[in-house]
Amino acid sequence: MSKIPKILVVDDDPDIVEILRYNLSLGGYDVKSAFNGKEAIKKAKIFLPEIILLDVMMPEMDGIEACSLIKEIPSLVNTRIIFLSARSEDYTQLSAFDAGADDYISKPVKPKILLKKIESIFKRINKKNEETTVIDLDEIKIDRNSYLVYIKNQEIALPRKEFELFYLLASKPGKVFTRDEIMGKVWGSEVVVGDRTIDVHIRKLREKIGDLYFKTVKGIGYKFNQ
Amino acid sequence: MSKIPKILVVDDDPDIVEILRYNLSLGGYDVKSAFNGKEAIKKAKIFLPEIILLDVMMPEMDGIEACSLIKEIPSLVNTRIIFLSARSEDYTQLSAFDAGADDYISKPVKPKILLKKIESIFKRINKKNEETTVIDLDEIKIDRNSYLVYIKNQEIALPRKEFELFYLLASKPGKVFTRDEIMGKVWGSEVVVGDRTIDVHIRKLREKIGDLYFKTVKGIGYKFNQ
DNA sequence: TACAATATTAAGTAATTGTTAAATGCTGCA
DNA sequence: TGCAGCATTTAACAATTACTTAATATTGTA
Repeated sequence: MSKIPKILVVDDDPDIVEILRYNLSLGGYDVKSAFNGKEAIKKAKIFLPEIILLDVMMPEMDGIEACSLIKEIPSLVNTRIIFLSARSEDYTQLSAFDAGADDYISKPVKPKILLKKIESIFKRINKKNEETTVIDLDEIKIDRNSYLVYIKNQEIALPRKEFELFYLLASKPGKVFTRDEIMGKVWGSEVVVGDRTIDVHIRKLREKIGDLYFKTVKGIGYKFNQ
Repeated sequence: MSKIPKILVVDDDPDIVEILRYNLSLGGYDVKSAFNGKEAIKKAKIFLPEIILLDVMMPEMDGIEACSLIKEIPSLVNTRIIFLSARSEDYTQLSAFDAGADDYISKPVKPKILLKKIESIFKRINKKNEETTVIDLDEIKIDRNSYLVYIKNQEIALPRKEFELFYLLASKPGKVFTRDEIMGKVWGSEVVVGDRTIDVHIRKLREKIGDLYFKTVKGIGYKFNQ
């Protein structure tokens, strides 16, 4: 989580590579470069970057082909690919996304926009990682991929809100979550719902999961106890 | 601490300003307004609001620029800025947060949501001032995050007022807190309760935590001894 | 000792949470 | 499109817990 994000820059024009490398380095990223598709694949396998900036038009092997090949490499399935192109025609964009591109920037690349895009992609990546977690306690297992809960190996399906609430509380057993905290994390900061809504959901969880797991801390909020 | 919270509303549309002003006034806030970025900065310097509601799109100077400038004014470093915008695109949000925004509300603004956000920001402001979260003595640990007290590793849940009182006394073992001090910090300076209220809470603590920890200093107040 | 401050108790009042059922919202499917 | 079925929220009221008060007892100290 705390390691420096890695980016591979691929373009046949050394000037462009240099400009990108310079700006991304300033942005605090670990940058490496390649000058054609083949080289890109070779370096990507070793470097394992989180993001590849890939020029569409290159000699030997163009960006689209390279992208397709990269997407087939198991160790790089999670690598995001951003295409760079002077042309902004529909056709190119379409084939790019077909090939598995995650985003698209047209040249000339403005450093600010580039950094914003990169940043937002990393945000997305980190979010994904958070969302993919599985909570595994002794008797209870919560799998957010499948939205399933297992109590003593018994499978229980929960509606979304109940699941989110349960997941939040169980993410830190023993910690008391305030109502505000719960509201913000399960319902989002822009949603306004009545005061009893949380209670009702807690009630459902108590029914389905078991009464004694959920402790009320009056005046503060709720906590989950294993 | 007890003064009325101040909010500066900035929007080039007088109707919106009026709606916001109306709703915020109902919410008990001291509201002033400005109709563009320049005016906002001028008024903010004098008014010193805790929160500024800032429209992103304005003539003369847009919200993002105004925000950046405001954030550089020493007397306003602690002022929270909430952006208002019709657009909810990533790019706008990103620049807003880059400029130092603390939150973001998309138009049309629903009064309920607005008030809730404002309220939660004020809560955050007040909480920040308290800072320290865990008191860790030899036999006693008090965790404000989870609102739990541990005596010799035994977990004890306390009601809010008792917790706050205990937390205050234990924050400086050996120090004598006067009744006025206790009243001001646990109950707040605006609350008026009878003299015996503190005693009763001390009594509860003596019951739950242990008699000998709490020493009465007649004529002055109480202190906590480890 | 006297008396002002604190302790103790029980009971009253206030605030928060629990429960239920009904209303509303949402989604997929005929 | 409209309906069925579930998810979510609301609203009303009950129950519980927290907090305060008031009355009385006790304590510590000038």
